[in-house]
Amino acid sequence: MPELPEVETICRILREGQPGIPSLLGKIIAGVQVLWPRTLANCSPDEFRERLIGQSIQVIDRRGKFLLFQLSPDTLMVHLRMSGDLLVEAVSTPLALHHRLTIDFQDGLRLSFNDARKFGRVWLSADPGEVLGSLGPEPLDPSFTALDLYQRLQTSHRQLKPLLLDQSFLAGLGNIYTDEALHLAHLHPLMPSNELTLSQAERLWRRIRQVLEEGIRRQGASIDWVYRGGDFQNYFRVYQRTGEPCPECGTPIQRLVVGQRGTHICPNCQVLQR
DNA sequence: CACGAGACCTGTTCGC
DNA sequence: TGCGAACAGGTCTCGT
Repeated sequence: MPELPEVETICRILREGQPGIPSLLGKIIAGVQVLWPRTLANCSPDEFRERLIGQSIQVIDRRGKFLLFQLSPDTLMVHLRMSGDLLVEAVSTPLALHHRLTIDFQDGLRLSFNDARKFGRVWLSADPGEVLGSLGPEPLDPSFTALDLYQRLQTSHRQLKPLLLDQSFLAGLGNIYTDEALHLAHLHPLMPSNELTLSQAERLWRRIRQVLEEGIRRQGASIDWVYRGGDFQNYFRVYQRTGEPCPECGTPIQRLVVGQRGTHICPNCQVLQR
């Protein structure tokens, strides 16, 4: 479930609370259970537990697809990868099958990291830059302009889609939102990035932001068993719509493979030049 | 440097 | 019904 809009949705829920679920801000960590040790990317279960207990949550934020919990001296960083999820539940709730890590608070609530595929990772560090340092710009940050995108595209010869998925190029896009943005911008995923004109780059910039904002507004996309309550999956234009008509021209959507990822395009709206 | 394949994992869906 | 293949929102590493 985790691209920028889904991570942002979880971030807001944990920070601001939800009906029946309080905000986690200010909560003091009283206990930690590491159920799948490889979840911890940069420390041992013992070190993780000892450092975490007693710290409290000061700030909850997002950077790219990372969730950030700023604690007393340390920062806890969570990447959900393909199937990860974060849940707030009572300490008394039985551990679900795919729980990999639980953090108990003094008030009887716990934060549980559930991850069927075990790809998700958690970092604990006093210096978040160690983990986040190589991330590219935030696409929704006001300081990220269309000209910035154009200039970055010019510096690479790579195909558009793999480049947009590269988190050091731009932080937060994944397979769904990249396909959707490229379709909205009428750009082919295999187009060399340095061949985009300024006006094509501006179009892409606007469409990336549009699709991410819509995803956030709809609280993300919920597919299969990974569910969070968002409904953006009902508004996909091309993603997982192979054979269905393009919403703009009616041409059947095609599926191709680009950089080992399923990729969905309208062959009429997204044409590779020459 | 750019790209492809393989690895890491489990669960669901599809095709025969 | 059963069984294997294909596929899934991500990213890292290795070889060419």
